[in-house]
Amino acid sequence: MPPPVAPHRSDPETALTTAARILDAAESLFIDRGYAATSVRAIAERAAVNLGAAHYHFGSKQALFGAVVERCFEPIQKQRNQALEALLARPCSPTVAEIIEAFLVPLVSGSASEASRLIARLFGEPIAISQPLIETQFGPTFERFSQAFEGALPDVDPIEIRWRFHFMIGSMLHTLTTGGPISTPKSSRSEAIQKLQAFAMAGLSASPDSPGVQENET
Amino acid sequence: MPPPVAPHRSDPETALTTAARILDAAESLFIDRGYAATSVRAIAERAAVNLGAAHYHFGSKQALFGAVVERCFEPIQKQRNQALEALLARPCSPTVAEIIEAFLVPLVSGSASEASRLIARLFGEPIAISQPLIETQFGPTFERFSQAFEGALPDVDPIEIRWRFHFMIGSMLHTLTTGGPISTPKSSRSEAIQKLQAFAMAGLSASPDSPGVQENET
DNA sequence: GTCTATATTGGGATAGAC
DNA sequence: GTCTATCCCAATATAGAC
Repeated sequence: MPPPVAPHRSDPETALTTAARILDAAESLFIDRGYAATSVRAIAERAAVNLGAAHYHFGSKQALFGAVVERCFEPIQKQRNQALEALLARPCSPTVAEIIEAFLVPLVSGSASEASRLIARLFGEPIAISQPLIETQFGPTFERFSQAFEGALPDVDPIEIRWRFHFMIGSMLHTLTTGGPISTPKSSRSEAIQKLQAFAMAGLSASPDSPGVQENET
Repeated sequence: MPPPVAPHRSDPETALTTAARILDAAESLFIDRGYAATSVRAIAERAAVNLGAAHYHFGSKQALFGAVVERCFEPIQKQRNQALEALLARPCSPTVAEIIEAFLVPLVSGSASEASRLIARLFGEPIAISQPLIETQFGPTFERFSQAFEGALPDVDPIEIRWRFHFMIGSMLHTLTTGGPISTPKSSRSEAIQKLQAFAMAGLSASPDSPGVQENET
């Protein structure tokens, strides 16, 4: 599948609108430093616009952050939901592996590389900043995919499915922020996603009464 | 097992040393707001000590953060390593489930509840702040447990094992920061850890050539 | 060892010129 | 719609009194 959605983030040569330049600069700084450690002044400086322009266009630092997050989430969530709908439209019901793939692949396609790192940052921000954005931008997709997993895993309790999906998201976020395990040769993003697919596939499909703890030896 | 190590964090009634009060206050604020959004002023205020005292005792904000992180990590890492050594000292080699348990259980014992949330925060901080602390406080334990998993999973490539362990850590951190999946009834910390044990058990033990992606239907 | 006072810098936000 | 200049506040850090 070719990367169908990737409208923003042009090369620095082309002159962009002031608002777009601010968004680009804010995105890279928020990714590197997080919300609190990034100043609007630094954003304006990197965007080569005046400080006042940033406040004129977005009103406040928090609103600017929200706009950046929204711009990053939108194409990824769109791809995810489209891929899921394509799976559900087929005569046969999708497998767990296919649902996982629909969720993860948009992270490595098109311009998603930087965007997904911002998403990972967002989840690490203090609740006051992250919670409303996560619920708005991520909540519906989380629920949609959870229900798809329910169809593929009829033997697993729906609550348990959401927990396992949550664990998979944690693995994904940690991989996006750190790139991979410490003291391990670097891998490409898509290699990491492939490994994560296999890991999450096993975890999500685990039998409901898996003991997990109390046995001693085989 | 009773909680063997939990030396710090007393009730607010008892008068503590100034340094300990600063550490307590810093810990709770760093957990709630993260590093950048927490001011030394706010820490001093909550600790009911003077601003100057904080700088006298710890020198800088970053050094104070390091001291807080170290104090939180130390008992947890100690418990983890002791539990692992106990497993390895037995005649029979430990199972994957037992190694996972040795790694996760210290998060829910004794005073670890708050400490583990700080650990989760640490991994979300910008690299400049988090990396040295993570490598020092966490690196050796990561490697020790990775090698234990190698013994329990002789058919899985050591690099692959580190990736899967890394994914499990991501699930753990995400659970510590968010508490659980969105729009799901609240669970206790130990319930969440139990669910995580089962999930990670399946993911770590997955057969090496698990397809994960390309099949269509059973 | 702890506090007062302050130096210095940088933050977000805004009013008003252009 | 964009920029200049500025307000006001909060930040880290330190020098020196006690």
